[in-house]
Amino acid sequence: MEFPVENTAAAREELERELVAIFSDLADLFGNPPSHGAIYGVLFASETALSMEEIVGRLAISKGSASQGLRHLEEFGAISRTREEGDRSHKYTARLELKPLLGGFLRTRLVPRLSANADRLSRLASLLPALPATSRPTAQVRLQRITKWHKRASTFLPLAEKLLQGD
Amino acid sequence: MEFPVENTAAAREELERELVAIFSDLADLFGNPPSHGAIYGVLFASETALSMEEIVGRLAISKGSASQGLRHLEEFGAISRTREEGDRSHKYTARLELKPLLGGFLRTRLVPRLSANADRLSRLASLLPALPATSRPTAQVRLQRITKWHKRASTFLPLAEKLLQGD
DNA sequence: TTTTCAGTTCATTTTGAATTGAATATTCGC
DNA sequence: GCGAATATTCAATTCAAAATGAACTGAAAA
Repeated sequence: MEFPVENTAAAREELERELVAIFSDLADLFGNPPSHGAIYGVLFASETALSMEEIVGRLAISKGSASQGLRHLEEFGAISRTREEGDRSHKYTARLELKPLLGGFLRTRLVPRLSANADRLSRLASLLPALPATSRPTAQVRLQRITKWHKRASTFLPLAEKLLQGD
Repeated sequence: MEFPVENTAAAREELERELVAIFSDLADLFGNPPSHGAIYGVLFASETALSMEEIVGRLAISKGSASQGLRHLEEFGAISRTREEGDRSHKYTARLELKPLLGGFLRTRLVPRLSANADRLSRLASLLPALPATSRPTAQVRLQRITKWHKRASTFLPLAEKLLQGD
């Protein structure tokens, strides 16, 4: 027993809408523009590769946003771009594996910040001798503490990548 | 052999300035207002408990921001508020342990989103039978895939908390 | 070559989060 | 109670990030 056409069409739309919402939300959570998540969501929901035009249509975003978002997602390794022999437009598909998404996030967001902070911390450590003897111990203890956090985060990252990887 | 006063004063200021920068940056990275990180940074840098007034002075932020930031940080468990016997103003100190910070972040940012997404996913799963037979398998596979990611993230969270905990 | 279509760029606009600060509330000593 | 000091609230403002869209580039078709 099949469902009427309206229902299946409605179901497809809702699937797309919700996936777009989920990925917009995730993008936002990780500090990316929600529209980029939305684009990934549409591609994730689609059974076929989509052109930029189709994406623009389904999401009601501008060509500019779509272009930038697609580029970003591709750099990230979250989607792939293909062009059929003798065809003007590119087609885009979502890479379904978690690894490129996660790896892209770690590489572009977390790692740069962590290393920037590592630099700052080592500069601060070199400042310690210049502090008055009374406050030096406290400062030293606190710096050690952040440094420890920092080290843990650094050792934690590859572990996280490993744990979340596969598929 | 001691350093001249200017140097030690300058060193203290730089210590504070850099710690403020580091924590602002971290707050921002995790989707919190940078000013909240800045407040934590000042407290982290200070050897003594500070009043709101002092914090406002050192950061050149408004009373309103300070009040909100302090409340947020306290809810988070990142700082503690004390009041000496017979004293109008509260004093604030940074909790130096990583655990409350991390736990607060997980609890307030990650967990709510994850469970919101869990709801959406289960709603979507119930939509599957309404899809046309041809697209059902694809949709099913994809939903399973996000669900799997989601489960992994959920099992990963407590593990992360455990790994980063202690001090 | 010229035209047409896909995609990019980037100056401008929009949007929403963060911040402000005046009004309000609370809490203390007197 | 009153007045003074401290803290909170929230409507208005500010500001930065995101989105837009017109102008542009390049590449394929005619």
